[in-house]
Amino acid sequence: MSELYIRVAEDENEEPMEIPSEDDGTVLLSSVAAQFPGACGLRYRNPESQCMRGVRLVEGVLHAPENDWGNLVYVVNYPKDNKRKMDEIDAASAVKVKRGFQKTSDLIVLGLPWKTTEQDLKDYFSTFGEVIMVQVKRDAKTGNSKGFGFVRFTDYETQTKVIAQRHMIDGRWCDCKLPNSKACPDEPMRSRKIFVGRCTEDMTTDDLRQYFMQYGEVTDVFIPKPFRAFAFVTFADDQVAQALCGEDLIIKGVSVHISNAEPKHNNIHQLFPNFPGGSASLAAMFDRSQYQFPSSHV
DNA sequence: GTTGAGCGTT
Repeated sequence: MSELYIRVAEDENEEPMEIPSEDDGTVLLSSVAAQFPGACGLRYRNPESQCMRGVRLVEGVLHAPENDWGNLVYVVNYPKDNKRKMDEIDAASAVKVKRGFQKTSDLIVLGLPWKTTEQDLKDYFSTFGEVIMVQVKRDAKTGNSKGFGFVRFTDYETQTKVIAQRHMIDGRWCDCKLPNSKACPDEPMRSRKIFVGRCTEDMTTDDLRQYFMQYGEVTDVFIPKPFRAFAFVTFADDQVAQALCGEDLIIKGVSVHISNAEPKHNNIHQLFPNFPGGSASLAAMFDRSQYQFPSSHV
């Protein structure tokens, strides 16, 4: 068989690219992957059955169906994760890389000695890294310290290090934490949290944790009670959560749908306009809760 | 002039 090219495209409707075959008429997967990074195989639409068919792949070598590639357009297969998902992961990493850092925030310093001044704080915390701001909170009338303050660093790494340990300041052990005003899980948690729709009542938090562990570290599983046929799973890594969005997964034989968990404070009343007991009780119920809904429900 | 596991006058 002489020099031959087969036509390969990412999608049936996209413009194909010609990929060279080998002397024996086969096509190397590596040739395909050279043009379509991440490709793991080819498929094509069988003209007779109109069904998609896989191209035989043996040890990196793609074999022509019926020993003839013909004039068909072959479509690239990507591993399990489809192409779109890989793009999303790449995009997510790119954003992270591009950002290159995480924003710092004020840290509350708890347990300060009454005598500790802002200068003391600045001197102490500067040993960890560049300090942007320090405050000691004082009673407005007396000027006495309230025993706590705030500090902000330039670098997120410094902040992480400072939070991780206790601090001996002027003879007392002090803690640095994210203040409550910043610790609300809205923004940072959103992208790590998925909404698991179509749950059945026999799915326990353990079931979900066990199942989702295969994708990455699970930091939280929340199943509303009473049973409402959905759950939330939070991963340590937001990329894992994002990669699962849009998927239909089989858990305990049931197809569940994964979507983004939306932040709280959404339009509950649009979801349940005629909730028994009136909208006030509904609002109270949800305001106390951790419930979050995907945008597709709103 | 006191206190101690706390959350920020602007």
